[in-house]
Amino acid sequence: MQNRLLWWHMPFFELQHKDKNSQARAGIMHTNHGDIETPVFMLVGTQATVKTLDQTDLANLAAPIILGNTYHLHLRPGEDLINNFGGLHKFMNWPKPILTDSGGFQVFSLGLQKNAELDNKKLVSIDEDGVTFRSHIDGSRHRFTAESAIEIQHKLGADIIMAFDECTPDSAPEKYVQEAMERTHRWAEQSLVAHQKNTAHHGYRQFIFGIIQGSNYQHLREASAKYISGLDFDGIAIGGESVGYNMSATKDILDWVNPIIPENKPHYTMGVGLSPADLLIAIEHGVDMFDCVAPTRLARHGMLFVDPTEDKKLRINITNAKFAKDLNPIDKNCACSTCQNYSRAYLHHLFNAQEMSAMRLSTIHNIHFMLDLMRQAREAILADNFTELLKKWTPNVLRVQ
RNA sequence: GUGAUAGUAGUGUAACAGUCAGCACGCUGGUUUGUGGUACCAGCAGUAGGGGUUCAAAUCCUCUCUAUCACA
Repeated sequence: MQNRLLWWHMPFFELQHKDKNSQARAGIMHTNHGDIETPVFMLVGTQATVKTLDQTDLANLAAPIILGNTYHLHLRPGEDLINNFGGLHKFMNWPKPILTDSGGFQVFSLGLQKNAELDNKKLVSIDEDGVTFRSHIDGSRHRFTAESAIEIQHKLGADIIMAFDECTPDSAPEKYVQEAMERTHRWAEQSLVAHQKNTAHHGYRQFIFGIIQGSNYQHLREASAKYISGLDFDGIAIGGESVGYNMSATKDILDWVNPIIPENKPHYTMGVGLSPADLLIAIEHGVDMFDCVAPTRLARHGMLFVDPTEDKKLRINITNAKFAKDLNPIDKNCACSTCQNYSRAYLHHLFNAQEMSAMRLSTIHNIHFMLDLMRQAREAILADNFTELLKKWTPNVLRVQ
């Protein structure tokens, strides 16, 4: 109990160091389920699991925090069931911090789907109060509002929850982007009001982040940064289709919003991390937290990250014929259990034979790779030589493959 | 040895004598962003061989080869 009281009065985020040659930062977040050192790459575990891995694997990888998804968990198995288990941590037997996404992104991603019509009705419709959508599982109708998205996240019990937002596609005209942004701002306030009714549903404090939108329009991004920063959020996220998808645009967006976001709150780019280099670029522009499905999804399809210093490649496709007889580990310098125990030829064979362990061993490697890179980045920031690390990963000639 | 049946990418199959011989697996690459747990995109590869009939043959005729079955 004393511990809990201690947590209560400790600041959520402490900025520990700023790199002298860039905007890179090192910090720490305190939650009831443990501390999270930043910069941090957060593993995506949409459906209460990091695909192909279990809690033993995650513990061995020293994963600091994982994500869950409000949309998916609401549809299946439902927040009430998880609530009855005492929350997501107990349900999935994960003792460390969890962040849940609010479901706002699904409004965007479902809306983009080609088969956006089901029974001649749109899969998603947005109004001022919320979003009505159809389940991708069984077509049943559901509705999220800012208040319900927060209530669901209270029941799920993540340490960090996200305000409900609308992520507009880059193709949306400026007028619509502005309307959606203003809607997101209203939903941000409503999310906060709903959250403040019950900030510790399971007996420990849940922190809440607001999300900046505004697509690729500088004045909208600045307005959104100002608005969201003015609210009583514990952290600030930067959302949008371009963020992560287009790193050049992402850099611009970060440079617009960075001077506006308070320094003493964690900065979170949602969806960044297709490539290890993208994480470093985001860090360079002042970001503390990221999440991305890419490292795990790429792993499941045989795309494995490698140290770029040797052959200027950031990843290899282990299913390529040239690896059939390659007895080297995926990456000579990698300390992950996959690289310590298995060869490229073996991984190649497992993929070729469509064995499930191919996915698991590859996922372990890619996750270790990302987490290790973040540990290196943190050390570099603390030593004021982050730009050296950045150079190694982002020389001009570096190609994705 | 005699007879019957059958030979279409590496494998399994589709195509009335009439589009550029289709499909699946396979193989070779590529893609992946607040998840797609086997996905998506592109490419490779074939009428057993030789003659003949026909405006036109995978398709009809004939020989050779091969396979399977039946009979000595």
